Amino acid sequence: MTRRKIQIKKIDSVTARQVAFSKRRKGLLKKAHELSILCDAEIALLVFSSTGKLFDYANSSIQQVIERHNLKGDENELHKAGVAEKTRELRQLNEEELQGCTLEELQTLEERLERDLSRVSKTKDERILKQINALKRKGIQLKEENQRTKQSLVHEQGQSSESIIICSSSDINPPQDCDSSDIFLRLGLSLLK
Amino acid sequence: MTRRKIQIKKIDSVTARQVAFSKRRKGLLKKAHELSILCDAEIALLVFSSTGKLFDYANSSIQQVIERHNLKGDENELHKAGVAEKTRELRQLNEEELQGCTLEELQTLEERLERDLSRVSKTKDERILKQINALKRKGIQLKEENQRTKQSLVHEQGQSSESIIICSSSDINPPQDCDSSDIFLRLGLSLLK
DNA sequence: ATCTATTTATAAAG
DNA sequence: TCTTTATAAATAGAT
Repeated sequence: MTRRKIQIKKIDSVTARQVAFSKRRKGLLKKAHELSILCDAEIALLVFSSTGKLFDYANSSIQQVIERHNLKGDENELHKAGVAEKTRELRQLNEEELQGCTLEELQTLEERLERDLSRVSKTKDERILKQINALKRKGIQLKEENQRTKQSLVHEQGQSSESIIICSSSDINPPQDCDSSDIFLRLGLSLLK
Repeated sequence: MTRRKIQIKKIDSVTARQVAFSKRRKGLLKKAHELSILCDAEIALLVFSSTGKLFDYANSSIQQVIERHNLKGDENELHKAGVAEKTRELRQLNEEELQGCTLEELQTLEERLERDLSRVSKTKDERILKQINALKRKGIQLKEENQRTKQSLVHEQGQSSESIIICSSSDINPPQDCDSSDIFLRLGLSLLK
C-alpha cells in the first residue's frame, strides 16, 4: 500500500486487479521463502489466480505431499507448451508412469479418452442400428413373401390360409437414437439437480 | 527489514528465530488473506514451525482439503466415512456450487458418474439386444410360416413356389456383446500401449 | 508485548 | 509487463 492506502476488498478494475495480483503474488512467494529459510519452517503455498492459473512455493518435503494429494494442477507455461507432445508420449506410458503425470496432462488424456469413447459408442450404435434395420427389412420381405405365397394359394386354389403372420410396423420399430454423450449429459444434469 | 538489513539464512539464535517466526508468520498469513480478497484468488498456505506446529490460511473451498492434511493418519477413515453422505449431497449441487468442491470430492463425483454412465450404457445395450432378439424371433416365425404356407401349397397342389426367402441363421446373428465399460477399458489399454 | 528506526512492499503513474 | 516514486506496511533489534 502506498501512494494511497487501499481497502482490503476485491479490486473492481480487472486491469488493476491483475497488476496487483502479479505484484502481491511475487511478494507473498518471497516472504514465504524467507520465512522457510530464516526460521527453518516447512511451507506450502498454493496461489490460484481467478483464471485458474497456479503459482506455488513449497519446501521439497511438502512438495511431495501436495503432489501425492493432487492438490495442484501444474499449469506452468513450460508444461503447457509441451502438452501435445506429452499426450502423444502418454500412449506409451504404463500405469506407474501415469502416476507421475500432472493434473493438466491427465485431464488432456482424459478428454482424449472421452472423445474416443464417444466415437466408439457412436460407431457401435450405428452398427447396431444397421443390424436392426437389416432385420427389419428382412422381416418386411418375409411378410411380403408370406402374403404373396398366400395370395397365390388363394388365387390358384380359392382357399385362404390362417397361418399368415400379422407383422405390423409398430412391432419392428427402430430403437430410439441415444448416443452415449447425450446420455452422459442428461445423466449429469439429473444428478446435478 | 529494519534497524538492520538481515541475510536470508537460518537464524542461529533459537529465541531470535522463534520471535522472527512469530512475526513473519503473522505477516505472511495477512498478506495471503489480502491477496485472496483483493485479487479474488484461491489460496492455500500451510506453515509448519520447526517444532511441527501448523499455522495455515486457506479459502473455504480449499480449506477442507487442507484440514484433511492436518488429520494425517485419521484422514482416510474420517473422509471415507463422509463420502457417501457427501456424494448424496452433491446431487443437489448446481454448477456454481460445484466450483467450490475439492478435487477429491469432484473425483468421487466423477467416479459416480462414470459408474452411472456404465450402468446406463449397459441397460441401453440390453434393451437393444432384446429388440434385436425379438426381431430375430419374428423373422424366424415368418420364415417358418412362409415355409409352412409353401408346404401346404406343395402338399395340396403338388406345386413348388420360387418365392420362398432363404433366411439363414448367419443373416440374423445377435450383435457381439460389448458394454461400454469394457470398451473403455480396451480403448484405454490400447492408448496406453 | 511494545517501540521505532529502517527496510521492504507496493499503489499509482508513466 | 517493467520502471519510477511516494508512501504504507513489515519488521529487526532493543526494551
